Amino acid sequence: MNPTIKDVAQRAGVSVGTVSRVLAKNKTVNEDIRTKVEATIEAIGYRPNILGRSLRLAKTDIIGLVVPDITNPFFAELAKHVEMLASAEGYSVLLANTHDDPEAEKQQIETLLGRLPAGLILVPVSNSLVDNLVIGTRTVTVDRPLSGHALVAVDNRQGGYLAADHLLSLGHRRIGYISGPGTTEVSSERRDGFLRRLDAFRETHGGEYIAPQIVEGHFDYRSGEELGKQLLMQPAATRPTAIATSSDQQAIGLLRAAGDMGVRVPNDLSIVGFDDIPLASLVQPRLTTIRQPIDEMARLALEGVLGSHALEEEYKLQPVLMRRGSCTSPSAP
Amino acid sequence: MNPTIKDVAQRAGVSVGTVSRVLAKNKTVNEDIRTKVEATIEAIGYRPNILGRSLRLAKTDIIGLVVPDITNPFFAELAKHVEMLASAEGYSVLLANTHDDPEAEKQQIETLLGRLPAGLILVPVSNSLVDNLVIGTRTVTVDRPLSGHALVAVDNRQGGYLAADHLLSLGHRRIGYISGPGTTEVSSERRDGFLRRLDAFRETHGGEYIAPQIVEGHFDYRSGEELGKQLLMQPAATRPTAIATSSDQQAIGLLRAAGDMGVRVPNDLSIVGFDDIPLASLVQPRLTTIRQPIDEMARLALEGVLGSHALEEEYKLQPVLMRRGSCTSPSAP
DNA sequence: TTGTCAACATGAAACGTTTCATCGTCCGGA
DNA sequence: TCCGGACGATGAAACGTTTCATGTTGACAA
Repeated sequence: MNPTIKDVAQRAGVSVGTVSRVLAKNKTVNEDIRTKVEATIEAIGYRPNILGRSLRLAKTDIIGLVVPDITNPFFAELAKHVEMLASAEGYSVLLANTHDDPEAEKQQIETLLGRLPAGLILVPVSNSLVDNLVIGTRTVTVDRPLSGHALVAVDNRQGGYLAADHLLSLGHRRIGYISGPGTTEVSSERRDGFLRRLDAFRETHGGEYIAPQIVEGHFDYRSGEELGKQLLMQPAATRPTAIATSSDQQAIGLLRAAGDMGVRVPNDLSIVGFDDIPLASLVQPRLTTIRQPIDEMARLALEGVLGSHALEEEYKLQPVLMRRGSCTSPSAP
Repeated sequence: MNPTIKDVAQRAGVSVGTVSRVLAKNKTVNEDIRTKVEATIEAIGYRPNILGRSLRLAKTDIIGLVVPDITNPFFAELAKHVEMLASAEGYSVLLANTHDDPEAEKQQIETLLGRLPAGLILVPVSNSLVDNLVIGTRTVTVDRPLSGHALVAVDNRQGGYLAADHLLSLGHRRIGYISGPGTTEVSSERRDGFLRRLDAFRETHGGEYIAPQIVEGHFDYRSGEELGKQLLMQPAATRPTAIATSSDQQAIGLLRAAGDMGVRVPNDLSIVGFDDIPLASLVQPRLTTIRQPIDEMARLALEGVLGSHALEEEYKLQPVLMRRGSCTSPSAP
C-alpha cells in the first residue's frame, strides 16, 4: 500500500504529530526538522490519505452539484464553470441528475449528504421535497428558489421585460409568448416581466394594444417546436409577428417549427430566446436572446458555498439583451 | 453529531461488531438480535458513516468521470447515462474536465485517484501523459484509446464507411470531407473508413471517380463553420455537392456556413454528421448522421469498471446511419 | 456428568489522519 | 544555583467503520 504518515515519521525520526504539523504548513515547527520531514516526504513519495483526514475532520473537500439534467446546455455550462472554479480551489465536484423528479432529487441529495460534502449547489426541481437540509451543509440554490436557502439567479422579471421591450421597440404589436411550465417560479417571473412591459405599453398606446398570445410547456426543444407550431398555424392575419420564449431551447425548437412551415425568420417572424446558450449564436439565423451570466452565477454559488461569511438571502444578477439575427421590424402587412 | 454504530450497539445492548454484521446483511446472526438491532437503527435514525467505512476498506463507492468538456453534448450525454446507471448501483460520480489539455488531465486524474475511486471512466486527451494508472484503479477509456487500457468505442472506420456509402449511393461524386484533428485516432479512423469506401468505388467506377476534398480542424461548431466556408467558397462547378463531417457539431457549423452563403441544404449540398447528438434532429433541416449508441457505451464502460471479470482489450460497437433531411441526390448540373 | 461441537456474540485491533494535553529542553533573570 | 517560561516535539486519543481471533452458551452424545 501507499506510504502513510507513520512511515514518514519513522523514517525522519520524528513523531506523526510533527509530520502532520509540517503538512498543515502554518504552525510552529523547527526549521531543521521541517526540511528533514519535507525531504523524506519527497523521498518516499508520500501522499496524504484523504479518507483518513476526512474522517478525522468529519468533512470532505467535495462539492455536490445537483441539476435536473446535465444534457441541458444551460446546466452543462453551469457544471463546467463550477467544476473549473472548484478544482482550482482543490475541491472536487460530485454530479447528480434529478430528471425533474422530486423523488429522485430527494434520493440523490440524501446519498450526497451522506458523503459529508463541503457544500451543495442545487438546482431544485419544481415542487421539491427537500427543505430541511439547511442544517449541517452549506447550500446554495441556483436558477430556481427553494425556501430557506440562498439563491443565485438572474433577475427573471427584468429578463422578460427586456424581451418585450425589444420587440415593442422594433414595432411588433401582435406578439406571442412561449412560457415554461406554470408551476415553476422562473417561468412565471419571466412571463410576469414580459407582461408588465406590455401593460405599460397599453397605458401609453392603448389604441394599438393587442393582447399577447400565450402558450405554456416545458423548457426543452421539443416543447418549443410543438407550441411554436400551435402558434404559427393561424392565418397570417392573426399570427404573431414576433414570439418570445422562456428558453433558448424552446426558441430553437420554434425556429425549427417555423422552418418546417415555411415561415421565414426574421422576415415573417422575430424570435427572442432566453439564456444565451452557446448554440444560440450558431443556429440559423443567430438567436437574439436574453443572456444569463452563467460564469458569474457559478462563481457566486461557489463562493457562497465555500466562503466563510454568512449567506445572503439572494444574489440577483442582471440579464442582458443580446441582439442578433432573429429579430427585425415586422414587414408591412 | 449523527448517531454512530456505537450508539446503536449500546442502545440495543449488543456489541458494535454485531451491529456491523447486521448491516452487512449476509452473515450469521441470531434472528431476535437482528430484529432488535434493526429496530434501534430505525428508532434513532442511524445512517452508516461512509467515511469510516471507506477508510477501513481502503476504497470508496465513487466513480471518476474525466471528459474533455462537459459542455460538449456528446460528453454530456455520456455523463448523464453514466451517472444514472452508477447511482442506480449506489455509486456516485465525480466529474472532471480536462479542456483537452494534457497537463490539466494529469492534474485532474491525480487528485481523482487520491480519492481512491472504485473506478475511473476516462475520455483521454489527444496526447495524454497518463499511462501508468492501470495500477490500483480499474480504468476504462471511452471514445478515444489510451495504450494499456480497455476501450469502449464505436467502430469509427465503419462509421466513416457508412457515411461515404450513403453519399455515393445517392449519386454524389464531388464529395468533401471535414476531418477532426489529425492527431487523434478517432479522426483518422473515421477518415480512413470514409476513404476506404471511396477507394472501393474507384475500383469499380474508375471513370466517374473524383478525388475528395479534405479539410481538417477541431470537432467543434466553430471549426465546422470555418472549414465549411472554405469548402463552399468555390465556383459551383467544382464545389462539392455533398460534405461529410466527423462530428455533428462540425456539421451544424457547416449548416450555418451554408445558410450564410446562400447554399441550400439539401438541394445544393448534402451533409452527413457523426454522433447523433440530440440537437441533430432539431436543426433545420434535420441532420442525417452516423449514430453512436452512447447509452450502450456508458453501460459497457460502467460494467467494465464495476464488474469483477477481467477487462477486455476493446469493446467495439456498431454505428448506424440515421437518414434524415440533410441529404438528397445531387441536382442535375 | 462430562466432553465436543456448532452457533453465534464479543472485544480489540486496524485503517490514516488531526489535535490536545503533556513533557523536555534551553535560556534568561534573580 | 535555581526557577519560570517559552518553544516546540511527543504520545495518545479520537473519528466510525470492519474483521478476526477469542469467548460464551447451549445442545447433544457418550
